[in-house]
Amino acid sequence: MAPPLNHPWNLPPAEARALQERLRPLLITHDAFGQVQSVAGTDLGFEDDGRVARAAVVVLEFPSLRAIDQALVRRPTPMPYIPGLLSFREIPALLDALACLRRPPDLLLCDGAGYAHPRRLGLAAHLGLYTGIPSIGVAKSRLIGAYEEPGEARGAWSPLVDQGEIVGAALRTRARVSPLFVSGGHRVGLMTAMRWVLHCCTRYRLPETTRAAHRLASG
DNA sequence: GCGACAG
DNA sequence: ATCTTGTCGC
Repeated sequence: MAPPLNHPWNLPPAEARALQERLRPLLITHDAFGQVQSVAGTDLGFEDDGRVARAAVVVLEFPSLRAIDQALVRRPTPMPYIPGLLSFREIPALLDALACLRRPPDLLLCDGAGYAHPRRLGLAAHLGLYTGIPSIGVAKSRLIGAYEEPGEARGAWSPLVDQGEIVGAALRTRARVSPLFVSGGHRVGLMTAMRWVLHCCTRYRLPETTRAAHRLASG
């Protein structure tokens, strides 16, 4: 699936929000992908007071979770961090990093929200839609939605509700650690998103994909 | 006007 | 996200 999208990333806030509203109906919110042999983690680090972004992507073979490819690029940051508009700040560098890979991964675990977004187009959803790659949003903290504290066991979860809609879930990826906020991205539904996040969380709270990308982006 | 707010 | 040492706990 070649990306049928092509739009600027340095937009004024109001225009960026309007664009999200226009892209929103293009997002595929149900499972629509085949065999997964590779899962990639994405993350960013910043330099020079946030003016330069370091985008890292690490591809792990599934189910071994062994790293088989990775990419790291440094790019000027197009926008400041504005809650709800994170994708405009981070996607440009991520696209260049993804282009450096030997071949595109089968699934993306992004560091941020997916569908659990004010206009249902968080970083994971936007990046998946733009690249056509199935994606999942994995955030360490909540952007939107109300939720009850999930049970203490690994795998316990509770729905994230916004405007009367279940947009994601607070998922306990390890016993007695604060939950992760998981949401579907492009071509991946919530229940499937949670399954994949758990598949990638072996010893720590964060998925091995995210950990690997974070280490690469940090040095 | 006030509070919330991924990374 | 980033600036940063020590420190509490398994």
